[in-house]
Amino acid sequence: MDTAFAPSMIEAPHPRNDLAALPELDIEQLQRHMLVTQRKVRAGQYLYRNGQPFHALYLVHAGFLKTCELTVDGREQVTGFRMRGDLLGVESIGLAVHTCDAVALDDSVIWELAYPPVLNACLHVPELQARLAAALAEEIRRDRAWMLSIATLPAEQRVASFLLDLAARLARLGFSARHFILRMGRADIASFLALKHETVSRALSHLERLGHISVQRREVKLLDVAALRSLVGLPCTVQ
Amino acid sequence: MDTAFAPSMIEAPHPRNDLAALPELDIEQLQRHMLVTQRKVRAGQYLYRNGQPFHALYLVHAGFLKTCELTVDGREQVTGFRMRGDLLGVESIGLAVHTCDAVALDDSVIWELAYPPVLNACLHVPELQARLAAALAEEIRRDRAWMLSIATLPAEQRVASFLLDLAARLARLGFSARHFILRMGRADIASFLALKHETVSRALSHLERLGHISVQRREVKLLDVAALRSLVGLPCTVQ
DNA sequence: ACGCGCCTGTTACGCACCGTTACACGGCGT
DNA sequence: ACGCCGTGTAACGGTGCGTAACAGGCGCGT
Repeated sequence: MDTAFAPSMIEAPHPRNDLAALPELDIEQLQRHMLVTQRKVRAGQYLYRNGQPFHALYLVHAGFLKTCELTVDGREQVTGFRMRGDLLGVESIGLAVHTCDAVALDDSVIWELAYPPVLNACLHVPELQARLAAALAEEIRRDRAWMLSIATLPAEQRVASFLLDLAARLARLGFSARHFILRMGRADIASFLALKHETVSRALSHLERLGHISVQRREVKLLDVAALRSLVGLPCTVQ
Repeated sequence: MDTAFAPSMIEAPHPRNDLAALPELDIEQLQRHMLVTQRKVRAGQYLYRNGQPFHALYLVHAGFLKTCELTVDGREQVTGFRMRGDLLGVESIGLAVHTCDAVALDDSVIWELAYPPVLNACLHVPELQARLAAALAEEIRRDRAWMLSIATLPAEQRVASFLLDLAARLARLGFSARHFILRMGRADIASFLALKHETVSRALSHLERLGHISVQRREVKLLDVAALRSLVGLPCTVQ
């Protein structure tokens, strides 16, 4: 309870300078033009919830979160996992309230970008304006790629694809792509991949039996990236 | 071949004034600030293709199109159907080339919004800037809603959900929501819903046998909207 | 520290849904 | 007329779901 607030992502293999790793939006630049405040969210807590007033965008500085859609009849769907450099809340631009949940899966540090000032500031700063539009477009492309995988790949290949995607994103942040800790449970992976958690378990076990990966609860090692890539229909270039 | 270029969507039951129906972006306002040209695309032709240079956004004025993702290993996925008022090409903002295909399913009339001038113009026109960001966010929400349906609903309910969504969009444009013509084949519906075309056929037949709809090739009548809505877990309010 | 209980993850097994294959029908263009 | 494409129907089989039982961590308590 009184433990220091220390996002475990930072303890991963190969950390780098924080700001240098922010891929899209530069905090220092943002601070010059709009209100930016830091916010800490503990594992399991909500950053925002469906229906809450929408008044800020969020840039993940450290930690790990998931975003979930939910329906009136109780169906739930994990739509993505967010890590350092990812922008949250963009799906609610143009609305008064949030339309999904954002839940921290790990203690997280978030930059809160006051909104609507964000867009107003962007009006006068072409650089920021372009970055925001690009971030939104990137989000769309990410979703579209997900659709393609979900709709065209069988269960095991979706899991392989998920691991490769996660590895690539971690690598971009300076972490090891071959050896990492899953921050989410099997149920969250299953929801994200439109499967059931048992199916995810089976797929992981099978990939391990094939010698492509090594899994021990949430610890994952990618042993044969080329094999995984060819499995999901990507060129076998070594990452 | 020499038939007049007449988008058949305009011939549907209850047309309205064109500009009044454009939900997001107003052509007259756009013309004041950037280069806008009209473009016609015949059924079956591409508006743009994956890999082509990206230099414009497209606003559908009349007709009907689909957008498809595709992979190096030949998988294809319909990611959406676009009609009047929908903005195309936004997924490529920030890139030099298009990342998906846009194919006309019906003779279509498109406003071509020269890009990058679009964003530059938006910089000086808060109204346009807000509209573009809102259009991108709307696109994300649309994709997320699709993810939720695909991942949580069985085949028949996906088909019902698809029909209801299509009906709602047509209604917003002033067309009949109860009686319309599908502009796409079963295979395109199947791809969009992550099913096979036989399954779509079965689902449509079954919904007809239940008395909820009436189907004759591409002609669809929604006979019991309340039943369809309750089927997919939505409140039964009559549309 | 130790054990207890709960939660997460793993595996097995039967079954249902949906994909696969095959074929028939009808419209349309050549 | 012919062939082709899009569509509908049916039988069959496989992938992945549902239930269940079990194993192993982890937090919690004493």
